[in-house]
Amino acid sequence: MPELPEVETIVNTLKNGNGDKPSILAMEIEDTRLLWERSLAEPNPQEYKSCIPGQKIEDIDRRGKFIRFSLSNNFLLIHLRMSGSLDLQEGNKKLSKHTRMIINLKSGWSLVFIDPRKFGRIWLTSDPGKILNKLGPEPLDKSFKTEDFYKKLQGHHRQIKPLITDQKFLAGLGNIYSDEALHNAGIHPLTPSDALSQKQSGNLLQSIREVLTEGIRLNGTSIDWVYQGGDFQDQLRVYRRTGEPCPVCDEPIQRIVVGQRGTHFCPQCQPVI
DNA sequence: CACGAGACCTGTTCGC
DNA sequence: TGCGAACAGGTCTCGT
Repeated sequence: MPELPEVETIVNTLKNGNGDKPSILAMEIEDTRLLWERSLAEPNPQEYKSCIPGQKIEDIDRRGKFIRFSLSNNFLLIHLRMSGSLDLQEGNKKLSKHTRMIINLKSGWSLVFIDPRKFGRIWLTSDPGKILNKLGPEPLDKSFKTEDFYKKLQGHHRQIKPLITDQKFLAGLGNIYSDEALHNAGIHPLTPSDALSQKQSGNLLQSIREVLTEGIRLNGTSIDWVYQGGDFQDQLRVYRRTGEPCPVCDEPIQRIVVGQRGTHFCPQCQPVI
C-alpha cells in the first residue's frame, strides 16, 4: 500500500501527535502481542516478546518505505507492504479483525499494526543497517544530484518504470507515484533507462520530487479502504484513470502491465522511444 | 543482467 | 442478484 508520502505521513503523525492523539515519543513499552507470527521477520517470537518490555521509544523516522523506531536498546523496523497500517489507539479500544501486532504502552495507549493481506513485516534488531543499507538513495535528498541520477540510469539497460520502483535503485517510489512522475516527465514507462537523455533524466528526477512533495503535503493518496486521510488522489493524472482523457492533451489514458504491475500512461504525452 | 511467472494473502470491484 | 475473475500504494525467489 503505502509509498513514501503515506509512510512519511504516518511517521509524522506518530511523532507529533494528531488532534486527540499524543506523540508516541518518550512513551515506554509495557508489553507486546503478536497475533500473526509471520508478520515478525526477526527475531523469533519468544525473543521478541522478552526484549520489548521496558524500552522507551526515543525516535521515529523513515527510510524508503520502512518505518524505524529507535528504542532504548535496539530498533524496531516496520514495512507496511501492500495493506499495512499503524495506529495509536486507546488501550481499551476494540481490535480490528486484521490486527497482527500490538505494542501496549505504559501511558495507556497502544501502537497497533493492522494488515489485512499479511504481507507487512516487522524486525527488532540492533543492526538496522543490514536491512536499510540495501536501499537506494532518497529521492528527496538534495545531495542526490541530477548527474548522479543520469549516471545511475545509464548504468542499467532496464525498463524505466520497474527501475525507478526498484528499492535498491531508488528508495520510496511505488506504483502510484512512478506512473504520475513518468507522465509528468513525458516518458513512456517502457523506455530503456539508458535511452534517456540528460535532459529527460533531469526532468524525471524533478517530476519524481514534485509528485512526492505534493503527495506529502496532501498527506498521501487515499483511493480505497487501505489508507485513509490523504488527499493526493484528487491530483492523480493517470493512475487508475484508464480511458479517461489525459488532463494535458485529452487523449484517453491507457493501461498496460509492466513488471506485473498495472501501469497507466498517456500515449500522446509519453511516446515510445 | 534483465525480465516474467509464481508466491505470499485477503478484500473489493468488475463483467457477464 | 449471483458468482467467478480481475485487481489492489509490495517484495522475494526461481527459471529462462
